[in-house]
Amino acid sequence: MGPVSSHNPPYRDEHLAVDFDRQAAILDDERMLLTRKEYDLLSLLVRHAGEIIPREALLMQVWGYGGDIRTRTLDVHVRRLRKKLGGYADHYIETIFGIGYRFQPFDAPRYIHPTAVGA
Amino acid sequence: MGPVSSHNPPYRDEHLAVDFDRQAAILDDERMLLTRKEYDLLSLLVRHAGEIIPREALLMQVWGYGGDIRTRTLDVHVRRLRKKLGGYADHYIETIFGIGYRFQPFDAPRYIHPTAVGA
DNA sequence: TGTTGAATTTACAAACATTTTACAACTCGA
DNA sequence: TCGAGTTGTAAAATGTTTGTAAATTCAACA
Repeated sequence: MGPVSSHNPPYRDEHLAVDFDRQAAILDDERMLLTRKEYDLLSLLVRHAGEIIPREALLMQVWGYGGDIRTRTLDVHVRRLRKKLGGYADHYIETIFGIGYRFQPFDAPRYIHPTAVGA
Repeated sequence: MGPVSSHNPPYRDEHLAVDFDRQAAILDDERMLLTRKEYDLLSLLVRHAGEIIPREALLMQVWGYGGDIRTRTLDVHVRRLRKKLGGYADHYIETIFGIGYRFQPFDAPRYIHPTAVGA
């Protein structure tokens, strides 16, 4: 009956789930209220979980910006997205300095920065 | 066997019931006095409870409007419908900004993931 | 440690969408 | 035809989203 074909297998981990067909993201069983751009951004990052996506690629795919555009729009949207991801924000969305961003699944192995190690 | 077969199973939840065969809606045991358009709109939304229905789809199915028509008629009817739904209005009829509207059952399950959890 | 370029954060306004009110046009039975 | 109820539209009010500027914080490196 349901002709609602599921072309895109949903993403799911310990805390976050993204249903690409319904264009919905659920964080700890609570639906996230994302704006279009926020969803587009999260969606793209999640589809490429674990991969680093350069700024230019994000600006190209989410905003359609080509060439060398100088804008902070991407950063601001990443911030808005992080805010809605609550405490898991920095866990999920990594900043790759000088390159772009990367979405990491909840249980992805983390790189321990030498400077962050104490004792 | 009654010739008046019931092809459409009625909708029912804590406060609202819709009998598609009789084209009647009952809110807290009180029959709603809906106009044709109001009923058509509510009916369509309820039949697709939980799903987001784009403006274009509503304008197409309830009004027969095709293409890209710019009108606020839909919004006004949603308002009239909400008014008659009383206090449950915003609970039942959600506005999906930039997309359309969605009817949510009273006990709206926050989200049901495609793959059943547990068991 | 100071310099430099990048990212973050805040605030704001422009763009865009919905809600609300009011009213005119239409429908349909008495 | 009349009139009550229904429907569509315009326009203002309200609300939301988005992009940008500017100040601040951060990271890399000589």
